[in-house]
Amino acid sequence: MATPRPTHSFKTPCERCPLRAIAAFREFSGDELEFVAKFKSGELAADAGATILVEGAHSAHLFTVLSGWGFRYKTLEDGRRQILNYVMPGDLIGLQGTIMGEMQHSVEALSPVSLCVFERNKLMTLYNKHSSLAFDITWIAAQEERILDEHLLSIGRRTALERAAYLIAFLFERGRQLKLFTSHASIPITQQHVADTLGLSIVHTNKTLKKLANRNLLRWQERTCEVLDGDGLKAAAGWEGLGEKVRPFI
Amino acid sequence: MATPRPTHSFKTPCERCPLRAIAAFREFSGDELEFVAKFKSGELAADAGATILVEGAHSAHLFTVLSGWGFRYKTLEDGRRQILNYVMPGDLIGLQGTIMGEMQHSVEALSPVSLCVFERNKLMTLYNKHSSLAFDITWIAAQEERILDEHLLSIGRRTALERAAYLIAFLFERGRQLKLFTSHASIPITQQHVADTLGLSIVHTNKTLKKLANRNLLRWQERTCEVLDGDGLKAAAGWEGLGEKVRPFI
DNA sequence: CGCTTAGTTGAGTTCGTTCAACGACTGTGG
DNA sequence: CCACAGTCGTTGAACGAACTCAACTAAGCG
Repeated sequence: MATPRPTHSFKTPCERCPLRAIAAFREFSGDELEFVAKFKSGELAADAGATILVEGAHSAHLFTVLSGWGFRYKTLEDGRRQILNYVMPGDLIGLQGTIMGEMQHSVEALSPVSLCVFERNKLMTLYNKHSSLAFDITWIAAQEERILDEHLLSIGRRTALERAAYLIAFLFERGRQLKLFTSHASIPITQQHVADTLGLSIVHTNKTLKKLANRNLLRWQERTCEVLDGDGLKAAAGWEGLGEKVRPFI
Repeated sequence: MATPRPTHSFKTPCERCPLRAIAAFREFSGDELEFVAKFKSGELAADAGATILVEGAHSAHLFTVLSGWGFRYKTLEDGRRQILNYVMPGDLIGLQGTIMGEMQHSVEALSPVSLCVFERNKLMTLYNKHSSLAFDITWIAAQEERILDEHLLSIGRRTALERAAYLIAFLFERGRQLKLFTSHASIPITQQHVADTLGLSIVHTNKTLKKLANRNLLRWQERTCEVLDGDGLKAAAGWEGLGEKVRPFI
């Protein structure tokens, strides 16, 4: 298991943050931008498979994903793992650890990931002096809550086939909004990740994904899922989608 | 289905808020208290079974539960229902609707519920002028996220027996921290609620709860669950508990 | 070249489902 | 006052979805 390493060589200036070019994200005011640039203390790079945060840790940092894919998960004592959600560019991670003292979940990279690092002790300044950014953080937390609600609905009440279709459609929609796909839509997850997200066994997950593949909704190759028909997946899941709202990030 | 009704006759003054007497909640400063008293625009009472908020609604209000039990849920088109979490005194509801424009879930009362009503349009003032309260709202949102993470772990990876034990232990622990129980610990839910929370059928839920009853961990009578052995339930679930941290409320 | 990881498939078993029926209790209208 | 319908909890029987076990392919890597 690799560990994240600091990137001393390069720090993306917030003024030229690549995320700001994406239509899905809201604009910063000059004032906000100036503060965020000071708030950011560095950058971190993690290899695919690296653990970015561990359950139980008292992290002094808060991160925003700059690029790459990862996931949040929890485990039971005997090793059963549940993936809670996926993290993608613009997502804030470590808020729980910052606010409540201790991480209640772990975060692992699915692909090479780069992260902006923020200092926990400057967070109070953000709340004191930049209420619009404070509101943004609440917005992000409320959005995460909404996604978890949808996941809970899926795992609790959808059939295995609907669940699988929902998950892939969800990841596809998020990736699309973030302009992560070029010619074809490839999601860097294994079937084991899908199983641990849906609460299914790996064998049954495989058979379920095969059914979706047979309907020409997706294709599985080389440890990635290629989406062929996003709308078809949404229809198979009976899922409305996330909406196209402009969202904040820090 | 009854609808909530405003209580014109009586408004609990924030200075004598009954929640403030509970050890689990943090103290307000005089300044904070003064603002919250102005922020609160009224009170609402809902009967057991009443719908407090509906999915899709654009609510102009934010609520804090003063007393009573309720639950948040989502449904699929064909009526399948998933209970996402339970709401209890001190919980903030309607934040999603306030922040993102539209409620993504519904809220229903399990017992008679009384609610403090806050005006959405004063929320920005809270963020501008009272950053400690803004931080509290983020704290509450992060805490809800943590609970949802645990529910997700349960539904996804625990067995039916563990799941049921976890849910009852969770509700018991929350009620205990809020001092909702007097002589015996009674949770006002039906087995249908348990089923819709755990993602199980009502029949299998009944058989599972019977097993817990046979172990003298709980007893079911008159549409309530009486907890006999909270620690036994936690052990049966393999669950650590929530911790006894002092928490904020608005 | 063996070793590991990811994906695939079949067979048998277990867990949770649906269907069905029933008792206890509550509220309601005749 | 009783008859009736509705809700909640309970239980048995049969079915089906998802599980475990097992064996096998294909690809990547030291």
